Amino acid sequence: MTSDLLSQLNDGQRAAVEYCDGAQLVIAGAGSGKTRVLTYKIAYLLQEKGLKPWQILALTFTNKAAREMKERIAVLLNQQDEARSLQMGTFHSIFAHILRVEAQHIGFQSNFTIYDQADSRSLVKSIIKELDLDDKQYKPASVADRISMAKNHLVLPDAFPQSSLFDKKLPKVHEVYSQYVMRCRQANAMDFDDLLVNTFLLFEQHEDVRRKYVERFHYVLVDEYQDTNYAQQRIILQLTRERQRVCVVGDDAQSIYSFRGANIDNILNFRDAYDDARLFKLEQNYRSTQNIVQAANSLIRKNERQIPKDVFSRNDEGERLQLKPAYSDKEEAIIVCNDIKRLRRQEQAQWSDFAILYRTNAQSRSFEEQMRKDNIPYRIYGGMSFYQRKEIKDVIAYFRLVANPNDEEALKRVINYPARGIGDATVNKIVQTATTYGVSLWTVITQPVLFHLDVTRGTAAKLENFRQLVEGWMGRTGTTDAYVLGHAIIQESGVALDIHSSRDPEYLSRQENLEEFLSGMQSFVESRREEDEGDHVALSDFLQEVALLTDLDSDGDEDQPKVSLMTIHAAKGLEFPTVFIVGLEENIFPSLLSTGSMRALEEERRLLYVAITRAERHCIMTCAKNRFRYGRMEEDEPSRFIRDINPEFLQVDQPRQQADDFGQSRLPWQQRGGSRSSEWMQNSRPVATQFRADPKPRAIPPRREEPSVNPFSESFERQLKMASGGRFKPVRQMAPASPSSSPSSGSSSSSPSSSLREGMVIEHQRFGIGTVVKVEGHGENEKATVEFRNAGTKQLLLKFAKFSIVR
DNA sequence: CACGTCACTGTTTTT
DNA sequence: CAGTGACGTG
Repeated sequence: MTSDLLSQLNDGQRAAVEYCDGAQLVIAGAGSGKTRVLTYKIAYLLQEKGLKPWQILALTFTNKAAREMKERIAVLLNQQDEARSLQMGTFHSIFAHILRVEAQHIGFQSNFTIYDQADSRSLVKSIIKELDLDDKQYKPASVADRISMAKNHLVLPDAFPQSSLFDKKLPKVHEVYSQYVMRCRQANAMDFDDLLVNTFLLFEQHEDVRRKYVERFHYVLVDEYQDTNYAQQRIILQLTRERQRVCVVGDDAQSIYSFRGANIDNILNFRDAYDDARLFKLEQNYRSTQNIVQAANSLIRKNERQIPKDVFSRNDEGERLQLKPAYSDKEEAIIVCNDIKRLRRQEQAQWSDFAILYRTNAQSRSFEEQMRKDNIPYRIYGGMSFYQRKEIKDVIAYFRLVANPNDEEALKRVINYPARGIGDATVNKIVQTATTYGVSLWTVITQPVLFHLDVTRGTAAKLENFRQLVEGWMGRTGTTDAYVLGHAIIQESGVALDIHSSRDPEYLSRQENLEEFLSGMQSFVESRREEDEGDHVALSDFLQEVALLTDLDSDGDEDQPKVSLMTIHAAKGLEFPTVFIVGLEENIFPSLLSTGSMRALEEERRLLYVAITRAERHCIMTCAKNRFRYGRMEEDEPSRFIRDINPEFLQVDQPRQQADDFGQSRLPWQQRGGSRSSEWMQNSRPVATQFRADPKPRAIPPRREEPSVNPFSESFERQLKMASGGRFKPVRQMAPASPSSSPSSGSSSSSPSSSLREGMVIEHQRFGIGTVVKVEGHGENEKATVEFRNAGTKQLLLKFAKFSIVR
């Protein structure tokens, strides 16, 4: 069996798999079988070296990579269970798990919340406001990024002023950072970076805990090592410095995550960290044609900092890379779609054999539109992921609050959604009080008198109502499973009512998303229950799964082939027979922000290298001369990187002549026609002429959404299916929650003081005719919910509203 | 307090 | 062209 395993590898790969006696750095060129080495090595460790699956820790960059590797190992070993008990996952998910177990050692509770980037930014933003700093100078996003960077380098607040990240012009960042850390702690929350920092601190400050994990993990493997940051590198060292049984695999030429703190030095200096580290190189590319490999090599050679290597291919020579200049972003999409259709016919390919890769998510739009027109099935990865949508985030925030009431960001998100009369002023007072006393917002809400919370009696009552609402759910977590409780929360919070209050398309899609979310939740509960036999699946179990899921983790669609659209970052590790790299223009690729420094520019170049090396047979690049951006048409120059590719491997197409649209007036960039590539390709100044994007708007019949190509409808269930180990049952369709089905408990019992009652029809000055569906509150605060015929559902404060009763 | 309107502004990549 | 924040109105 084992000899069988090894015989499927080439010499370099086999050497890398067989060496198990010390630290090992495998430099794996693009397409050289990196994943193959990792999977075979793990199989080898299990079979030949007698390691138990739980003794092997394998860290990957994405959940998807981990999942695929597990599947491949299961196939290799013909053993499902062994593969399943491997400790394999992303740094973040593995460490989050360890931190839940060991939370008490570092002063957290094991039910801590994981703040996503939006939560972090929002917290930073409110701290900046509270410190009365100018948010033009202290931009929340960039301050948050700086704090993140500090954490990635294990620079704690105390050391921050002495670090190179400290900017004298922005001295207060230090204070924001300190505040931020304190607030997270009070909220019993960790952001993504804290999962690393706190793991490091846990091991650093608790030798016994570190020992425990060193004992457990006999062998540590790390994928995509070029994209690890300092914190990750140090944790790996903490776990491996005694045994030195560590294998890291990566390619410095594919390091593209420096904005996230990834440090190419980790890979360049690996041999300094371990005494006797051995270097292995994999240089034969099995993925791509010779032309693609050589074009990519010629590009990356322009970078200075790199480990020398000679990647080669013995596949067909293949065709040259192609560059197809387009007149506009619209035409760019047309060119790509036509090529997809053409190649699919010519090579009898599947839709899923094509990928469109771009630098920024925003670029997906023009392709989306064109593919709808052309009826090409597609799927967009990344971008706005399912649970970043407002309606999903709101619901998750309720769940988070129930699982961990100290969660500040969750509390702030839902305390007044749906509106319950607790406005910004009140929330600010709570925050201020909480900060003064160094407690969580929730603590203040539970004991407002103790903390001298200065609010009116009316507001105090509203807060008390809210507290009871949340505590009611908290009391049920132990006995009610996640799905039932989740459903109850959505009803009783009033979210269901709000979401079903209108019929306009936006609300309709929210309803659909929420239903999908719920049914995904139900399948999660069912599949979990199967595994853990009868034990009830708590809300927190569900949350822990959801917190670290990404849209990118959902697998490609097996039932229906589709063209993939994604950023180059998201495409890392993937391969496609045909790859389109679009938007090869200055200020897009390379991005405007990276043209300043050499380092940043080299990273952009590596990014293009990654993009090109995703292609197996065809690599087609496009650039547009005019691009619709910031609401207007702008002119773009072709990317400088085009000149970095050896012309021997590159074919530049003539810009396409659009006869019927432009037949008379020649385009400025085609003035000289001829055989050369166009004028602007030779970097001379284009003639400034006004053009419209689409001078003759083609008559296109208005199109309804194609349900068959809705890129989002499947995402969530798929993710949960993946998360629950791929075993999950089809669920019965949830009946949509009806607004009338659940009176929200308690609050509606008060008798209104005016003459307005449910069921009455009124005519409002602005909104017109409508039916009163609910009346609540007294006197000043009395308000009515009215369903207007033409204006949707509105809340009216009766003190102000101008209306008359019709009947 | 909630909601609508209007002006402004800023642009990368993601666990 | 979004998505956000300031402001006025009911």
